Amino acid sequence: MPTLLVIEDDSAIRRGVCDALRFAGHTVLEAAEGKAGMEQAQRASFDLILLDLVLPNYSGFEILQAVQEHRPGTPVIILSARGEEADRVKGLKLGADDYVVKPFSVRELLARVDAVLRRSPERPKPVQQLPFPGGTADLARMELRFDDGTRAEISERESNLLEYLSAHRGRAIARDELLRRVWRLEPHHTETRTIDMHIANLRAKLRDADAAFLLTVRGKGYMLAQ
Amino acid sequence: MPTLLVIEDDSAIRRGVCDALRFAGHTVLEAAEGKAGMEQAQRASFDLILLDLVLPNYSGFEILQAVQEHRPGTPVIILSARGEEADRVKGLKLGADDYVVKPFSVRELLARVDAVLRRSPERPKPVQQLPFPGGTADLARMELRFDDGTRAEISERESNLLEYLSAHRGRAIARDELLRRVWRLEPHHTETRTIDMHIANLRAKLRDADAAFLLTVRGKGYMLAQ
DNA sequence: TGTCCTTTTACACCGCGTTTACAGACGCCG
DNA sequence: CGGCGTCTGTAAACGCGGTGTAAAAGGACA
Repeated sequence: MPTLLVIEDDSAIRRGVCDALRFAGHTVLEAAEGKAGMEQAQRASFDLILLDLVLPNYSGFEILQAVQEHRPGTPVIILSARGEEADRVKGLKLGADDYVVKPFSVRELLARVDAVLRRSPERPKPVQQLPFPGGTADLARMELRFDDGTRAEISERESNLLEYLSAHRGRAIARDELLRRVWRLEPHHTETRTIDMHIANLRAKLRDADAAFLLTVRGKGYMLAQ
Repeated sequence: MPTLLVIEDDSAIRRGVCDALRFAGHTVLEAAEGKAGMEQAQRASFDLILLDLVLPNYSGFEILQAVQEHRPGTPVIILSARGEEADRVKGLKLGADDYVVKPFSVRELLARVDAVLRRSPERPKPVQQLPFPGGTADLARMELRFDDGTRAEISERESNLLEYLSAHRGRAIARDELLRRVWRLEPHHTETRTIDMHIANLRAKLRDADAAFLLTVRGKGYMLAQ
């Protein structure tokens, strides 16, 4: 059953949209403004996000961009009162899949949601296949596949950590940055070895790939080799 | 299409700036206070950051400093209020590329943005490739690449030392000067052999290049051959 | 309750910068 | 040329802080 996220600050519209989607059998999460929407959008994975562009705190564009960066491939439909060509183009260029102009009918919305969901499985899979010396990491399935056919499971944290490192490949990522971006903590946790432990565990699971793949940059942090 | 980040806590100004930039065809992300700004600035790479200096949570200076450290080379334009001359100078010293004094016209802002974007790709990057007999030093990556394809790592101090010597090539640099400029010490440490040791280690890593490359000038200091 | 994952604790180790100690090298002078 | 003081090269030891990691503790979930 698909799970949808609705980010819309107008409570009447949000209520209407969510009711309609639930009535159609979907599981729906709601966010009433940009910050909550941003957090939701990055915290869990959704089959579809319905996104208002005009929001307090974070704009829909920012959320869209963050989603594309953080969970590339997530389908997004933009809800906006602005029907101008410029916004539509910009939204689509930023990775949105469709665009619904307010006011819209429930029938129209459901049709577009179904259309996007229908074609979304065959969309080029999110870039979550990460090759490493000796195998490939499948971040979505949270497993490592080795060239000899064997497999190893990794946890969600480990997957997220790999994902973030791979998104910034070739740059040494500081522990602080990882705490903020992967753990979503404020960097007051100045003294923790958590990251080092996750790196160590990943290295063990990566077998002998780690030497040329998951590098320590002393005094800086960790880094995926180019 | 350039992507810009606007960090400005006055919502009227921010809205105006962002609208103008979007109208001009740029992709714009916004941050309304220092913390969000800091996060955005470090999350992704931007073609340009427009930065207010007076912000809640993090000051513009802190953000500027973090950007320079974290993504050196990112162009930054400072948005400053009239009468903050000292701050503007400080900002430019910290690596900003330009500043605009509030209140500014949209026309002026766009002109400066375009100017900075136009010259930013050809920005004189700091000399971080240093050829020597038998190979090349990559100061940014802190490694030596030899003509035979092999590599050797150098430490940060060694890299900084080479950088300073290369910036003053052909001149004998006194130990005192190196202590001040590379070690950032007041030269009360009159009696230390630290520099000599670093030179010795560098010479060992440079293999046989040192004889004609990293010279001792007796009674004066060290010098890179022209 | 047990399992799995995460986090903390504790300690060993190592890289790097620095100091020490001493052996040469150099330059000056008679 | 030989003597002498100064400057330089470098091996070895030292100290500190960053890193690896085993083991224990914590926490979510069923």
